[in-house]
Amino acid sequence: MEHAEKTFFSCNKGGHQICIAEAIHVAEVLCRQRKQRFTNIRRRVLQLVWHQHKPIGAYQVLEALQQEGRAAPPTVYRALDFLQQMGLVHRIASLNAYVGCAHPGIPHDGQFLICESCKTLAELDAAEISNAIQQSADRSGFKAHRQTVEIMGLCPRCR
Amino acid sequence: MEHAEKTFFSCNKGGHQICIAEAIHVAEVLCRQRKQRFTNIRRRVLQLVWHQHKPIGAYQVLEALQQEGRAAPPTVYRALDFLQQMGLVHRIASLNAYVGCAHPGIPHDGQFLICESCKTLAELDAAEISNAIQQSADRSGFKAHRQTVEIMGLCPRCR
DNA sequence: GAATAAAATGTTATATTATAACATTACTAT
DNA sequence: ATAGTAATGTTATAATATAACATTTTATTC
Repeated sequence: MEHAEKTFFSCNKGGHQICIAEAIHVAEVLCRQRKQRFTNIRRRVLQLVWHQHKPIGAYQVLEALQQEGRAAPPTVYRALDFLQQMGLVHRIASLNAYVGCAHPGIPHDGQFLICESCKTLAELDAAEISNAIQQSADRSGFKAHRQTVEIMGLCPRCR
Repeated sequence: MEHAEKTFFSCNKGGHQICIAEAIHVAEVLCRQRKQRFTNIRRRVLQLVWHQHKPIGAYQVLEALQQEGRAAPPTVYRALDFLQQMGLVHRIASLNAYVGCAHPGIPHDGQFLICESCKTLAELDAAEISNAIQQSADRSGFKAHRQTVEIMGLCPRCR
């Protein structure tokens, strides 16, 4: 949970297709539990987001959808909004882009390590960081609800 | 440095005009030291950014400039880019907006407490947070260069 | 299983944020 | 004074995101 090596280095169980398949499976289970509809568009967008371990822009998703038929921006943004609300994708504010959530189902903000060279992203959920933030905020009398933590640098492969 | 109450509560030395005046003065000194030109446009944009302790959008700055004469987007973005490079303003990624830097001259990323109610922003520069981030990144074999930390919640006045 | 309500998607237009490219002006330094 | 550099002006357009309303699909109730 605290380490991101496996995310940077390889898809653990033998191939990236498995990442996608797992993400879809988890999404199906979660949506069923919550009585939300995991429609074709939502499934397809989630697959596209998981296509790489890199953030993908909404208009890149749109382009991919347009290869397969008609599509317009609202379609993509609606699907992305839904997936975000379900905790299945994160939006990366500093990139205006989206990435599959590494720990779906558990509501959390996440912290992101983003490689400036290969653009690969790894999600952390480090209590160390969120505690430091909570404590600093508290000390200022600020009630923290949500945190954006995006860390740019070089991943283990590129450094 | 670690506490943000004063930023949330009041402009310490008797009035917000002083915040602006101080920011301009520091900017002048810094630019002179670094042999950079602190032109009228740059000065005016910095004043506008400091007009409130709230992030301001580039197009809000533009509107203000247009009250005073002709102006187009590149003018604003160039000035904001310059001010960022000089460490005089920060860009808040999650808001697409800009805010005056509380500790100009010292290169730093800063951490931002943003009130969801009154939109006021306070800058922290908490070693506690940046250390936690550095350590977590290190543990993942990631070489951190830059960090975006934006914390949404309620400020002391609004909570 | 038809009627209705609710949710999702389609469609068109437009808002918002940001940059590219090239012309002009202003400042700096010999 | 003059060349060189930096800054700004200007026009157009790229990139990201949403509003508003029509249509279709799904779920629910009778």
